[in-house]
Formats: sequence, C-alpha cells, structure tokens
Amino acid sequence: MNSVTIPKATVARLPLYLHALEILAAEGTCTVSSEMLARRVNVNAAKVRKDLSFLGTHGVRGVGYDSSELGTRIREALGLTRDFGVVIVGIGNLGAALANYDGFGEQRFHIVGLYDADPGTIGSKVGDLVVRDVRHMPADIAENNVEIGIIATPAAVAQEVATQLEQCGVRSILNFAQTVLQVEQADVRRVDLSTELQILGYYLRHDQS
Amino acid sequence: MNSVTIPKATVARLPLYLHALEILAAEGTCTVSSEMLARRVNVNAAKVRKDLSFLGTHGVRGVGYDSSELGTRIREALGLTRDFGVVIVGIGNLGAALANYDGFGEQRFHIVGLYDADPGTIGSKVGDLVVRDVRHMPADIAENNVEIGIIATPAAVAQEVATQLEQCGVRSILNFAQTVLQVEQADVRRVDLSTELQILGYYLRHDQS
DNA sequence: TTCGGATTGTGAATTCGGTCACAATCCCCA
DNA sequence: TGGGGATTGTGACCGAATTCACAATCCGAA
Repeated sequence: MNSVTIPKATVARLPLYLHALEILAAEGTCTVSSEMLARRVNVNAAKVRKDLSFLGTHGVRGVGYDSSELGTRIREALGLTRDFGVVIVGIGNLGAALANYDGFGEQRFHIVGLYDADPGTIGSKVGDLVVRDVRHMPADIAENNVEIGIIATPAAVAQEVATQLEQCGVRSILNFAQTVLQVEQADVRRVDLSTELQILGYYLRHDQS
Repeated sequence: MNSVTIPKATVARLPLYLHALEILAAEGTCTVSSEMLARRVNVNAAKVRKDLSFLGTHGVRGVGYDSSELGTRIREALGLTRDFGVVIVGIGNLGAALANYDGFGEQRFHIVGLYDADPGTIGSKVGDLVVRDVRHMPADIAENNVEIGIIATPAAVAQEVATQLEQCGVRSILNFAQTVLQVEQADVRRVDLSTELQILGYYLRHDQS
C-alpha cells in the first residue's frame, strides 16, 4: 500500500514509539518532540526523526508532532487498521500464559483458536476458549481467516506444526520453540528464553553496552 | 577475557549454532561443515565461517569443524563455563511458565528465586520453588550471588523492579513487560508478544522477506 | 513586525553487518 | 607420490543502519 518500503530496523521500533505515544496520550500530552520519544524508547532523537520520516509524517518544526495524529500514522504504517486472527498451537504452561496475555490492550490481534495434541489438554478451557484437537486446526483456520500462528509446542514437533500452518495459508509465525524453523515463504520471528539468557551471559563478562 | 570483541550480531547467533551443534552431536556427528550449520540456522555459510572465526576457532580446511571442540569453543566464548543464578519477578501466568521452562537442558542457568507482591501468590509452589515476597529479594540476591533477573510483572511496576534489581547489583535483565526500561548500567533484553505481533502484522502486507 | 528559542527533516559521513570469491589447505585414493 | 574434491579463512566489496550537523521552519513574546 504505502509506496516506500520501511527499513526493517525501523519497523521493529515503530511498535515502541506507538506504545510510548499511547502512554503519553493517556497522560494528556498533545504534542511530542522527537527528544521526548527518544528518551522513552532509549534511542537517539535523530533516529526517531529519521524513522518517522519514512512514514511521510509531517511534524511541525519548532513544535513537534501531534501525538494523536502520529499515533494514527504509525498504526496505518503497521497495518493496525484491521483485525488479525491468531491461533496458538501447544497449550502447555507457556501457551496458556500467552493465551491469557492481556497486553494487547486495544490492539487488533484476536486469539481465535487454541490447539494441542494431548488428549488431557484438549477440551480444557483457557481464558474463554476451549482447547481443540490440533487436527481441527486446518479447517478452523480456513474458516476463520487466521493469518498468524503462534507455536508454543515442544521443539520436537514445532517444525511439523510450522509446515502445517504454512500449508493452511498462514504466512506469519511466532515461534517460541527452541528450534529454527524451515519454511517456504512464511515470515518467522523466534523468541527463545534460553537464547536470550545465553546472550545476556556473554555481556555479563564483556561489559560495555 | 577473550581479547577480541565479538560483534553483537554474531553473539546473537552463537546460541543458535550451539544448539544446532548439540543436536548434531546427539545424532553422532563428529565433524560439521559451515554449510551444514548454515542450513540448520537458516543463514549463509560464509556468515557461519566469519562468525566462528571471531572465536579464533580453527576448523580444518577440506574437512570442517570437530563438533565437540567447536561446541566447547562456543560455550567458552559465551561464558557458559560456570553457573548463573537467575531470579524471576512476577509470578503470574507468564512468570510461572518461565519458571517451569525446561528448555535449559544441560545449561548453566539456575532459577534460584521466584518473587511476587501479591499475598495470594506468595507461598505457592511453582516447580520446586516457593514464591517469596518480593521484599525478601534484595537479601536473597546478595546471599545467592544472583546475576540475572527476569521481569514478568505488569508493565506498571516493571520499572520499579528493574531499578531495585540494579541496586542489588544485578547487571543483566530480561524484560517481558510491555515497557522500555530505563537503567543505569544494566544490560536489558526485551521480549514482548505484542511488539512481535505488530512487526509480523507489518510484513503481512509488505511481503517480501 | 521582528527576534530568539525550539524542533524538524535530511544530506553526508560513518560504522556495522552481510556477501562474494578465491587462495590456502586438507584428506583420500589411485 | 601426486592429483582431485572438499572446505576453511579472509580480504574486498556492498548495502543497511546509525549518527552528525545544520538549514529550514515554526511559535510566541516584545
């Protein structure tokens, strides 16, 4: 839609700006400066301005950005103008925690399905959804127009689930399993506790962020 | 310790190489090529070699890397030659899930304390630890030589917890709360579901990974 | 109406990370 | 003993991301 492509690094920061902005707006701030945002997101003010410039945003020199308009612009850029269906596969401790996650706020991501393969888990209720047999997943996805899949299964089956998700047409995958997924086209983001800890471990000794 | 500083991007990949290596080793592979690792980690083979060259590693031309020696080298580089004490603050759904996380395998990260502020949660047992009042945290940290703190509290109190952790001498923080923490010196890594979903959302429309 | 302080937007410079290509080296086999 | 296939290590290039610095612009006050 939007003509210019936004650099990956910028895309990754837009949600942070948006969140900072929502907090400021809730506090009644109408105008924000790049400096103000920078402090809250822990980056350089020049970087904020350059990032925002990719949105074709127009702040006002000498004044700053209108916080509500800027919020709208960022939401548009991120595509947060419509709703997204999300499924979670693997309802163990982590999957259940993610299902209960309330951090979406007024966001547009809606969890519409929870799946597991364990008969002991299937049928149990998490939040206001009932865990269904993973074998129902393909049909459900097609029916509900699901676009994002979250994998919270054991590593051993994560790849299989990913392949299946992709076959169902899911193009975006958030992977919490300790595996690097091999996919055809899908966009995968990986979140792994043990990886993060190991990275932190390195910087414990080689200290200079 | 190790003379040369390793680029951040490389550090972030080392845990992936290590994990791939452990799987290969478990399968009985003694020698691995950069190409083999590259496939499993979804990166370029040249990048693998360049990354490993920072470790001063010596593979054997025409042959590859000795998988057990390479594993040792990576572990040394990451500092995984000793144990790390970890505490988790905020034992809600997510905190409890993290406490039960078994993905550490034979890793050296040991969760030695769980803390919460809610009287209803304090005293409950998660895994084989009992959740303690967060007010005991400073004393416990000093006593047990804790180096890493995981924050899984509501966003509203995350900053306060971070400040307290830092005052207790914790220099590494893994932040699951929806906030950007302001810290003095500590190294912070942030993991947030809603941010990840928003990034995925962007690429759903602007598709070309 | 003019001046000063504040803040944006952006070209230019710089740093960082990724990719390519190839010489150097090794093992194995004939 | 020599040659061929395989694979590493790395210099050179390329592109992305960050930072710098400053002209352009705006608001408000005198």
